[in-house]
Amino acid sequence: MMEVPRVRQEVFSEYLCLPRKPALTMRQTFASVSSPTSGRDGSVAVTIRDVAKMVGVHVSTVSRTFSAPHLVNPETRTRVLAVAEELGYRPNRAARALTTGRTGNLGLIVADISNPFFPPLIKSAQARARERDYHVFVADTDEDPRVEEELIRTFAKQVDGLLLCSPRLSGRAIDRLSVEIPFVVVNRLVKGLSTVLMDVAQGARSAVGHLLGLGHRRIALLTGPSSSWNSSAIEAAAIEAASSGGAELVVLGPNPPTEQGGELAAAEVLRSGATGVLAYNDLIAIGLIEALDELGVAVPGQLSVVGFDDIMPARVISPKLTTVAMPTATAGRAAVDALLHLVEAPGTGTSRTTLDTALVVRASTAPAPAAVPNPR
Amino acid sequence: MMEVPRVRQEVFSEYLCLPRKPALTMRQTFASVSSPTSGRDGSVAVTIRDVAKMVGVHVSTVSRTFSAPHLVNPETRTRVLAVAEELGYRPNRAARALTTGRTGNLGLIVADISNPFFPPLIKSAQARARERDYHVFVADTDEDPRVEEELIRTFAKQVDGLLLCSPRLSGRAIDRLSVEIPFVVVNRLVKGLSTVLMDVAQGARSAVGHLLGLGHRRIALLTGPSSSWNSSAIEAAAIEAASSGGAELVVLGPNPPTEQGGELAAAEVLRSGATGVLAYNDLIAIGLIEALDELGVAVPGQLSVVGFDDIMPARVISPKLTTVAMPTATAGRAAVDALLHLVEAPGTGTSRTTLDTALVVRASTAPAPAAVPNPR
DNA sequence: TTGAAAGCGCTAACAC
DNA sequence: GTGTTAGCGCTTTCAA
Repeated sequence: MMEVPRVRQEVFSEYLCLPRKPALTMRQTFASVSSPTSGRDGSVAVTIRDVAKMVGVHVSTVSRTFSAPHLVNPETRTRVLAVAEELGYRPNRAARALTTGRTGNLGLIVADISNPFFPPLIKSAQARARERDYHVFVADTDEDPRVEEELIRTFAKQVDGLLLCSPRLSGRAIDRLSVEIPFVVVNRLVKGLSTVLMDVAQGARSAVGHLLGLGHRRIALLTGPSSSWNSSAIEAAAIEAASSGGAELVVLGPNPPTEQGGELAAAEVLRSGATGVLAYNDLIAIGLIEALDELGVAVPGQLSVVGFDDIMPARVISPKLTTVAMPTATAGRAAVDALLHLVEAPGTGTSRTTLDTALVVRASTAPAPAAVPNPR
Repeated sequence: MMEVPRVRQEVFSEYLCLPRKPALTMRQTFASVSSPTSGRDGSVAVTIRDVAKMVGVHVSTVSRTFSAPHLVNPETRTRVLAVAEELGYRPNRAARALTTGRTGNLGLIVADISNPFFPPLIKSAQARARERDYHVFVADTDEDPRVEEELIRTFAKQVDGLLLCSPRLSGRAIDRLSVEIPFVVVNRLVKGLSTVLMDVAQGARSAVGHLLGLGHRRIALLTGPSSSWNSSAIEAAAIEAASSGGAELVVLGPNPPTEQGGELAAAEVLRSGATGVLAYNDLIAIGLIEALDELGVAVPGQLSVVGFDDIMPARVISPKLTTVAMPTATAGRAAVDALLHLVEAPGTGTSRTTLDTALVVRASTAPAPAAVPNPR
């Protein structure tokens, strides 16, 4: 990321003179015992009380109009709604949360928003939640377990449930935190909790099978963070698939799940003498390909590379990356559904969802070369 | 995005038997007039009252320990803190918000999380906010102005301020909404509101200048959404720069700010007879390059392409993309600072920050060919 | 169907 | 320095 530090900043104090928040005109039918409360910014906050007064009903009637409309006379309801509309009344969710214990919000915590793997998941989760009248707040942990724990704690009181995507926390920590708020874990199996998994083991088997089919007999696996459950699952499946196919699997890692992680691993990959590489994710695969390019090693001529995720740059890089596609959008929806089940019908059991993955063969894999690539 | 629809789902009802939330052991020193309230999920919610009782002080003392520690006797404070720790007490932010009018949260609304342009901005905003003891909640509008407005409204009561990134709302709508909550607008100039801009006009001039220097005399501009302020700014600057350089600028658009937008525009670009193209963003530029590749048009041999943003895939695509780098991370920090100024010192004036952009020349631009590219 | 009243967890004057 | 008291805006019994 190129950053340009020069900054021009001007502060316009002339705006000091302008009343930024024009007062809202309000008519009140009844004697105004209390004037509408004024918010922190000087704007007028319309409360349930203002509406009640104006309509000439009790606050509880107004409340019901919004939280249990069927319990209120259609005519009254109409009047309340009209006045509410006119006044621009919107229920204060924080206040509602205080009494009901429900906020109508869900939290979504991801390891790294800038990993293109996550955005489709985030989008689909938000869309599904909106359909079910919830909002999703997203936060990023920077791959730091401590930030992750702090975020969970902060979210705990402000959302009804939490989606934990690719958590880096220990299983123990997750168990401990799970008593504070219901949550669904994505990309990690935690006993006793609802989970949404993508079948990376199957993906790893396909990928290794693909390389075996191309004649590769020595395959390097670039693992991800040691705290990544998916990484372990991939490793186990890849080892199994390689050995049952009569090939050697060299495990190299852990690596940061980033382009840089792939770049840094390039030398070791070459040293390993492998002719095929399976990377924990596309970012690593892409970094590796770039580094190999610099080193003058031909992909797939000398070395075949397979990634995981099928992020956009994987289709764009040259050679186009062979990779295991992950059903991220489906996972986002499934995770929201699982979470809302937990939230709306607590105690009725946890669920486990496993989504299939699929190998997408592109141009970064080819038959193994006769000789191993030049290690220098 | 490849989606795999097959799903295996199992519900584990045996967990029904397990007490998912072990009751927290609590000792209470005083007669327990009220037992600790039980949360929606059956877990024990520790409130300020429980702590007060256990320490043997009034709730307000406990409250002060957290919100104004200097006003409380160090010894008392220590005891309160110890008990709070022991009980696992954490202040309920929703309740605090109700009295103070402050939530400690900021909202960040972006047009499209899956556009790689945004994540660095989001990350830096979150980091800066965390430094200043705020949390950032992110939401995505799907480029839909109605969703944007709804999100602003929802956020309004739950955050202290809002960062609007690349809003698609009309200026009028923004003005109207700005009375409900303080906000800072990024990538758009709105009079009377605090803004953080990236100097895209300067970027456009550099880009056009670069193409002119390579001998291009007919340049196509692929604009973005018509509601994008940046797009208009780029257009104006590009037109000016081209005409003052004695070249023709063909404006083609509006285009969706996506890869597909670029793909769809390819035919028109070829028809325009331009030898150089400036795209509203890298996604469009990348889509265009891919489509041109399919059509057998050489980039940069027959057509030079320049993008905006410098997202990761721009460095990865072949040919590597010449593009205008945007200071997204700096913008995120600056926007948070501007917003917190508004939030913490309301009425002290709005600010405008303009950040410089920089042309990064890579391999997608070259001297103009002698003849125009074959239009068929 | 509606009103009255209590209270969610916390803060903020104001007393003491 | 600490206790008292009165709410913040809303929901939710319970009566009427």
